[in-house]
Amino acid sequence: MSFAEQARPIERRTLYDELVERVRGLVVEGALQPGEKIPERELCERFGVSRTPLREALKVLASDGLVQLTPNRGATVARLTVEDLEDVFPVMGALEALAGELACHNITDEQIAEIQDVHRKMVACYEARMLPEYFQLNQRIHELILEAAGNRTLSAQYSSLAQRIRRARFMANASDARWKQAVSEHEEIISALESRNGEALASILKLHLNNKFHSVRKWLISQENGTRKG
Amino acid sequence: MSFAEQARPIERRTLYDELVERVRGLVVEGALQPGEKIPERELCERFGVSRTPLREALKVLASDGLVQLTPNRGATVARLTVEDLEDVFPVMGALEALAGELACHNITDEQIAEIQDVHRKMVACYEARMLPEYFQLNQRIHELILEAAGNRTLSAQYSSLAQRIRRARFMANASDARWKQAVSEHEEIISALESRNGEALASILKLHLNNKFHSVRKWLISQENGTRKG
DNA sequence: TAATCGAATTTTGAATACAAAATACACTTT
DNA sequence: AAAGTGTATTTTGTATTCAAAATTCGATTA
Repeated sequence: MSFAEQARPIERRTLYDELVERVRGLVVEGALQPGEKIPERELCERFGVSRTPLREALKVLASDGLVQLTPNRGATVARLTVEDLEDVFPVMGALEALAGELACHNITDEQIAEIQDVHRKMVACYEARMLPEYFQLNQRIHELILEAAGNRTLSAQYSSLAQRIRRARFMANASDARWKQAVSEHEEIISALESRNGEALASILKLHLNNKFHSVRKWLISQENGTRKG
Repeated sequence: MSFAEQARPIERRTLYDELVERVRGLVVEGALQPGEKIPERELCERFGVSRTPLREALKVLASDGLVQLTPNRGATVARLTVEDLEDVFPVMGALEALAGELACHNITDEQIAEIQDVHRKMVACYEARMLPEYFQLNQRIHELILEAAGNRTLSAQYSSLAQRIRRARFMANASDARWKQAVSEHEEIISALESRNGEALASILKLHLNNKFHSVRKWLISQENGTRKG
C-alpha cells in the first residue's frame, strides 16, 4: 500500500448520513411501500439511534423527492403519480442524452470493454428470463455510461431522478415483446458507444427511455385504477 | 373569493422549512461568502430558534450543494470551483434546451406577452446600465420560460443548479461587449418564442448559456489565481 | 346502528442536555 | 523565539425532554 493510499484521511461518518443511505435503501428497494407511513419510532429502534439523526435524514430524502413530509403528521413514502412520471421522464431523457454525448467524448477502451461485458451478461439473463438480474445489469450499464461521461453533477441529478422511478420501472417490466425490443435497443446503444458516435448514442438513449416511459406509464395507470384508496 | 380559494388548506410551516429558505437566501445572495464558516450559534440567535431546526435546514442545503458539511467541523458555504462550473453548465444547458422545447409547445399568448414585457424592461435597464436590475429581470425571463415549460421536475432541477452558480454569474458580469451580445441573444430568444420554434429556442438558449459559461469561467479562474487562501 | 364527543395516548416539532471532538491558548522546553 | 504539550473552552453530534398537535377509542347520543 502506497503512502498516498495509506495516509488518506480516515473516513468518518455521522449517523445522519449513514441513515440517509439506509432509509433511502428501504424506500428505493420497496421495503417501505409508496404512500406508506414511515414509522419513525420503529426505525429509530431498528437502527438503534435517536430521533434527531433520523429526522435529519428524512428531511434530506424529502428534498430529494423520495419522502413526503406533512407538518405535524410525519413522513410517508412519496407516491409516484402519472404526472410525476410525465415530468421526470423528459428530464431524464435530456440528461441521458447529454450523458451519451459526453461519454462518447471521454470514454476509454477499458470502459467500453467493461460495458460490453456487462451487456453480454445482461443478454444472458434475458435469454434465461432472469428478470431481477437482468434489471440489475441493465441499470449498471446506464450507470457506467454516466460514469464515463465524467460529470459529477450530471450523475447526481440523473441518479436522484432514477431512484424516484426505480420501483415503478421494475414493476412495469412489461410484455415479452417489449423486453425483446429493449434488448435490441441495448445492442444499438453498445454499437453507438463502440463507434463513439455521440449524436447516435444520445438519440438511441432518448428513444430507449421514451419506450420505457410508455411502458411504465401504462403500468402506473393500471395501478391507479386498480387500487383505489387515495 | 371563491370557495376553492377560501377553503384551501391553511398553510402551516415548520421552522425547519422556513429556515431552509432563509439560510438559502443568505448563501445565494452572498451575505455568507463562499468558503466562510456558517456560524450556527449566531444564526440560531438571529433567527430565534434552537439548533435542531437550523441543523436540519443545513443538511438539506448541503444535499443541494450550497453548503458543505464536514463531520465534527460544522458547515461552510460551498466554494464553487472551475470543475464544478464545468460540470454544472452542460447540465443546465441540457435542461434549458429541454425547457425551450417544452415551452414552445405549451406557452400561451399571455405568457409570451409577459415575457416580452419583462424583456423590454430588461433592455431598458441595459441601456441605463443598471446591472443589478438587468440581472434580476434576466433571471426572471429564464424563470418564466421554465414556468411555461410546465414541468415541475425540470424547474426544480434547473433552479437548484442555477442557485449554485448564481453569485458567480452575477460577479462575472463581464465586458460591455459581452453584455451587448447577451442582450442580442435575448432578442433571438424572444423571437424564437414568438414563433414557437422549439428547436431554434433550444439551440439559442444553449448557445446563450455557453457564452455565459465562458465568461463566468474566465472570471472564476482570475479569482482563484488572485486570492490564494485555500 | 351510525355519528359525535371527549379524555387518554401517541406522535410530532422544537428546545435542551450532554458527551466527544475540535479549537484556543497559556505554559514549557529547547 | 519557535515548536511542542497539556488544559480550558467551544463546537459539534446525538440523546433526551417537553409542549402542542394528532390520533385512538370508548362512551354517549340521535
